[in-house]
Amino acid sequence: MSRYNFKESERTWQAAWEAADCFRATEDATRPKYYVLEMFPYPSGRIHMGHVRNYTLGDVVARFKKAQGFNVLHPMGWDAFGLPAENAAIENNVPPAAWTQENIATMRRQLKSMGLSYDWGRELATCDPDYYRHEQRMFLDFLDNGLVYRKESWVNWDPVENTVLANEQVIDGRGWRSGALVEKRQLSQWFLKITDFAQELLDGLEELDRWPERVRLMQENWIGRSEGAHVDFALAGRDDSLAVYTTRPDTLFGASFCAIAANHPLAQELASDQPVLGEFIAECNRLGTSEAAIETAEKRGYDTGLRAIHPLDNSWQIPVYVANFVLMEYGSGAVFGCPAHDQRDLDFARKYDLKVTPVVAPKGIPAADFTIGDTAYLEDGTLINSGFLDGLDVATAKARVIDRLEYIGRGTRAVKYRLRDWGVSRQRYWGCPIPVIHCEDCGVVPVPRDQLPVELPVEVDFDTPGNPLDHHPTWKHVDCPTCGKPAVRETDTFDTFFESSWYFARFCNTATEEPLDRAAVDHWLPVDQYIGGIEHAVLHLLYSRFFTRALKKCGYLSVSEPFVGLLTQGMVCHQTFRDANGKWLFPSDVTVDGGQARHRETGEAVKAGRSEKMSKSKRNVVDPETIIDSYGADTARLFMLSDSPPDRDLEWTDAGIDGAWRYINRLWRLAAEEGAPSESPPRGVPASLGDDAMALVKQTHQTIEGVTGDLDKFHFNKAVARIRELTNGIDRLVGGSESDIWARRFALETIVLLIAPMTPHLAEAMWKALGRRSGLVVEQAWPTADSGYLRDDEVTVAVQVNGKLRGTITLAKDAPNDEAEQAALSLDKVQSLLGNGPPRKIIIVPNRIINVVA
RNA sequence: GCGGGCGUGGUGAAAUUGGUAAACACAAGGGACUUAAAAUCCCUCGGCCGUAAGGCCUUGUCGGUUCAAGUCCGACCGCCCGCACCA
Repeated sequence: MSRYNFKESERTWQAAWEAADCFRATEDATRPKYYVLEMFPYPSGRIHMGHVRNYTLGDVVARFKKAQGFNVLHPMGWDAFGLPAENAAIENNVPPAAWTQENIATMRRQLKSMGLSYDWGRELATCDPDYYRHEQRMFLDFLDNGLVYRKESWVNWDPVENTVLANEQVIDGRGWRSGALVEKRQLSQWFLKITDFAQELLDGLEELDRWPERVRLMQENWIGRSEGAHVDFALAGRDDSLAVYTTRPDTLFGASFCAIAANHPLAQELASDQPVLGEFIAECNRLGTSEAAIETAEKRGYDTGLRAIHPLDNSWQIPVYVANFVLMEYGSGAVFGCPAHDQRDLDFARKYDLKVTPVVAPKGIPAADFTIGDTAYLEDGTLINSGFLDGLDVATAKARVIDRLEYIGRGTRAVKYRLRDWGVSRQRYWGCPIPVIHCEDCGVVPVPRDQLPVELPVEVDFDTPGNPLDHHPTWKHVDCPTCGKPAVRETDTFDTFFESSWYFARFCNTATEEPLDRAAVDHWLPVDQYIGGIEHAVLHLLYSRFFTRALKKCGYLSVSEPFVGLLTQGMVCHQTFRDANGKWLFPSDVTVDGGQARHRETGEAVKAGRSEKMSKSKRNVVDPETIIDSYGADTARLFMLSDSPPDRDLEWTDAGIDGAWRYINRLWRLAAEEGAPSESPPRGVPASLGDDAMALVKQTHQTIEGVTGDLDKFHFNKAVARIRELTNGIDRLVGGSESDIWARRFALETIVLLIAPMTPHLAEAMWKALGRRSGLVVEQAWPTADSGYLRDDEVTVAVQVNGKLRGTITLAKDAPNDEAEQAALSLDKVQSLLGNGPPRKIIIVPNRIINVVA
């Protein structure tokens, strides 16, 4: 028996699907729609194992849903703008566009070799002017709808990428891609008003019940809603007042100072005639915002000499400090300090010798006995030293004090969010140009819609540092569309997350001249199942949720949530090795014998590290193409699905791939040996089935039931295990009777249908070998279990004595309790353990367990 | 510091959500076929005691609830992730 010829098979069936145009999606009102989407790749060069896993998962879902009768939309495209193209341009002297196109060609070929069920007719690349011209128009619509503004502000500057980063792109004070320490710079930038939707984005999370809990939590934390109050502190000797934000207005009577941020307008003003303060402010700005900088930085303040008047007691004044720990970006950039009930305020008060007055005491402890040491008291309790609030609990005191502040006009209830507006300007070439023109007379002028797209220039110079668009000789020089005088184009481009925030909507109709085809998006959206990496939990997934709402506001579509189902897959990991100097080694350079890893050539002992995410720097990547070339796409796909649940990390092992390959061959042999049925069409269910045959038929129906449930819940590893069990079942049934032969064929044909979403080429090859020429497997309906075979007539019931398993008995299904009890008690083991006494109690869980309590 | 998750054989994991722990695999060991190898097939495979029948123990640790706990509750240990000077 020859081995499964995956090369020929995969080529053949891929061609067959293409010829039959199996995966083209068209709107069809007669079938329920199902939109399955995997996060589209950045065309970095070649696909990696993470892609293989991601797209295998999506393909199984798409093929399964199609078999179940859904009208499936399953598109693929390229997230094609981004910095690596510019780096390649600098290093290899290739234009970013050419580099990107070449990568797309390579990766498209690689994806096609996986046999993925995409509607390639909808392929798009975001760097195509035909794509980005639409987002330029969307931007102008956002402008008209008040969703965009331009602001001079402190931004995160990545000194390696020479560009601005959004807050979401700063991880631990470093650029998300470059890893460089981020600096603060003041620049004029375009912002999208994501904060307008803060509450909606928060509320919307509650309905996303098919999203992983932790992703919703991360977004919730990122949006960071807090409830509190704005409180006005009048300033002694001045007409203006200081607005502070607090979540603890109940502690107002414990206030001993106010503190403002270094960049607070008041601080700036005072610094003009207080040089020492100016120096202090400059020092604060020099301080990084990295985790390390914050950890080590001491809480410092500068007494401005100003005095704030307590809003609830005109005779009470407290000092106003400029403090390095107050952030201008949050709240109003000013706080009041209540040292007794905030650890940071307490540290500050001790340092500058300020008063510490407790105003909340633990319940049941007399006010006089309660003092604050080095630890602030943060819990609930009873208000003390607080006039009209005394005796109340914290929640009531909060409500009461805000009522009073509102009544006397010194404060208001306020809700704050941690979420900041999304800065979308990037000082890069390889992105979508922001369609505005700067005119000395007219200011910022939107590019007229009939002049879109603003296309990127092709000839660019990457030898000069900085933004190539900015120092391009001609590109930016245009006449003002309003007054006609010479003006300059905006040379910033959009953050590349702009493109990925609406591509899922464009897929609904990639041919339309409009940005979106309203009928098509209304038909297909929302995406029923989205699949991708957890690393986008707040970045891409939050931006897309916002963008969808913004598009809705501009009349482009009707849904608010783009993705109703989300599956976040784990990483593909692989063993790492390092030599004595800590240098990473390729696994292929290492041999392991007897638990000791050695260098293949030098024989030097090397250190086997833990399994880590595949990455070039750790030298533990496995190239998917070599795997597909030597084992086939189906083996790679099966391995990706077999052992680990999709949301967990997957450990790559050569042995695991071998195991998948062996199983594929085993299935192939079963089908090839079975061959076409001796009669055509094959006979129906034999009039009577032998016991063994009946057992296999039942197992087959149970497998259909189980696998269907597993795939519905994305338990692919369990589905594979079940199918393997059924394969073992076929091998065990060795009889030659007519009913045995029939049962084996039935089980095998069922396996073909069940495994088809996972190993589609193999399934087609088996289908053909089994003589099923009536069309492709991909066109077959998903099998359904006959409930008549799901019921077992007999069940094995565990018998316990005092909770310990002592034996099992076989009973008729749903046997009456007294019968079950009789059978259990008659076991010798049970009798001997009971001695002569009667059992104290017998617990019977029908069809499952009997526990005799002695 | 705050929030969340996880901990089961040598390994990846499963366990109908409180009801026979370790399904299905991988690795390992033994055997069959073969001149040999590969491929394939069969057997063993959580630990301890025992020739055996069998017995005892076992889901990070300790305690609790229950007829019954991997699953629920409490404390602790360890690992992972997210956020973090957020007022």
